[in-house]
Amino acid sequence: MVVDDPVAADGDARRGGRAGARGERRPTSRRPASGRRGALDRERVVRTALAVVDAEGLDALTMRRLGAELGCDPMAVYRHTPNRDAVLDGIAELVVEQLATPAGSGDWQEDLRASAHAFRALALAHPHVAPLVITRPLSTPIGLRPLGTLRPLERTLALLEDAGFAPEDALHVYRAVTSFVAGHVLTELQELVVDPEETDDLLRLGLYRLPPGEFPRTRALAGALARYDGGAELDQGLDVLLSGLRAQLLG
Amino acid sequence: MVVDDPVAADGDARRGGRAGARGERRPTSRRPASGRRGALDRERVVRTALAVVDAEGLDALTMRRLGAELGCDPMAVYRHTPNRDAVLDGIAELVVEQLATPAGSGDWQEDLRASAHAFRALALAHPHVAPLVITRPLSTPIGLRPLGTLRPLERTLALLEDAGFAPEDALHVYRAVTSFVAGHVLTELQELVVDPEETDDLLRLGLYRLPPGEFPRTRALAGALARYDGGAELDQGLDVLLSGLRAQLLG
DNA sequence: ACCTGAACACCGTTCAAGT
DNA sequence: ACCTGAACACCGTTCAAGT
Repeated sequence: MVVDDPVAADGDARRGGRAGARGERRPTSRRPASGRRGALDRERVVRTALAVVDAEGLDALTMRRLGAELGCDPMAVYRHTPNRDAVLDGIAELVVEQLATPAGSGDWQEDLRASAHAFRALALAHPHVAPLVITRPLSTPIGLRPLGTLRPLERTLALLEDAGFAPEDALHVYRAVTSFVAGHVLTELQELVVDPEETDDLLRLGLYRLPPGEFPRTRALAGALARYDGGAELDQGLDVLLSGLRAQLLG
Repeated sequence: MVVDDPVAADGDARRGGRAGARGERRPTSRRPASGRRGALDRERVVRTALAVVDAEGLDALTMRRLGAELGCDPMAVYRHTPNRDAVLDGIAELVVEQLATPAGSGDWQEDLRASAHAFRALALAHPHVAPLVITRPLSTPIGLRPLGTLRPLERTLALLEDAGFAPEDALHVYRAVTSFVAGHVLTELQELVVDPEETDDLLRLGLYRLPPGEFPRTRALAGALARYDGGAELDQGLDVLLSGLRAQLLG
């Protein structure tokens, strides 16, 4: 029987490095002098790992690389973290805890909007970590998660309850907004200028290939598709969401 | 140069992988040697890969395992796919294309709701693939993506424009709803019954650990947190979204 | 007892050799 | 020309040996 447990499943190997992404990058900051190295603790391990991921992506983070970056034997890392997955969890946690806490402005809608934008900003600042934060099975029971990751929930509940939402409604609202923002951010991170050479939207987006009879509306929106603006998109979604929430508050 | 290939619509639907489209050939019928094993083509490779991922998760999918599963040399797979990443893309594509097309019921709100639930059902049916679908940089220019993955967009645009939304608004609405559903699904997939032994919600969720002074509202919602119902949660979010959209339509 | 690094059991992918 | 599988350059993690 196959047990589906991300941790216990096995010490499942990491895939090998892409051929192209090999020795082209130097360590982020090489401190050859051993005196400069701080003590090796979990904090420093995770922080260094985050730097590597930010700079070069998840695949670049190997235990060996991490050891090199820390200036220690790769195996020494294992004294502060059980395995690579735990390092990834630590990274996600480190980033989430940076979530600014735009305290109560008195206007719950403004506060929700601010939180959403704060999350987006954080994701854009750590594009390689965002999928980790959103996607990783933080299957830790909610109460056992790092307190820093739970504060946004508590604060948002306060916000909404103070605004008149019943506690359970506040929870659902929190989840709806959070889901939307998470989905938005993931979508935005995938948005990419692909061929900046080309000026024609239809061509640049490859839309010319779509059978006009079958995709008239998609093709007609070439301009709008090319002008994607993540911040504006987020705001428009929030407009809809907030408008719906106002209605719910009255009804 | 990309060729407009009418056949690509369903059977092949090759993605934008530049190198991916190369080795494609007609499946010659010569190779009945291994008995019941079919000919080795991209379709079978991807389909087999999906089965492995569904059953055991992403990490279980190695090129060697894939070869074993297909009953061929692991390297033979490389004749139908450029690398492992392309296999993952193929899996995501295969799943997305299964998205049911709940055609126009005449009620755009009902249609949106049906699409959302169809997506959720698909994600629950392929929990290991959902993050792939949502998270993978399908940085392929939109027009070069498999047609099957673009149909939901076109269809939804039609739906919304027919309901009275301006084309650009329809696009934003599509994105808002899609983002929300994606975020919801990712959240739901992480939800887990952790310790079914324990009956007390506070204990089961570990909430007892939270300082009561700092997390009063979170603790108070233990019951609601324990009774998470993904389908209902999705519907409540959609309620808010649709309510907001109705308002936007009128304003 | 702690620390180290060699060794193990895997990877993805290349490429020379075989047909 | 196609196909094969040995070989390469990596992995995460274990564990015996050293201190």
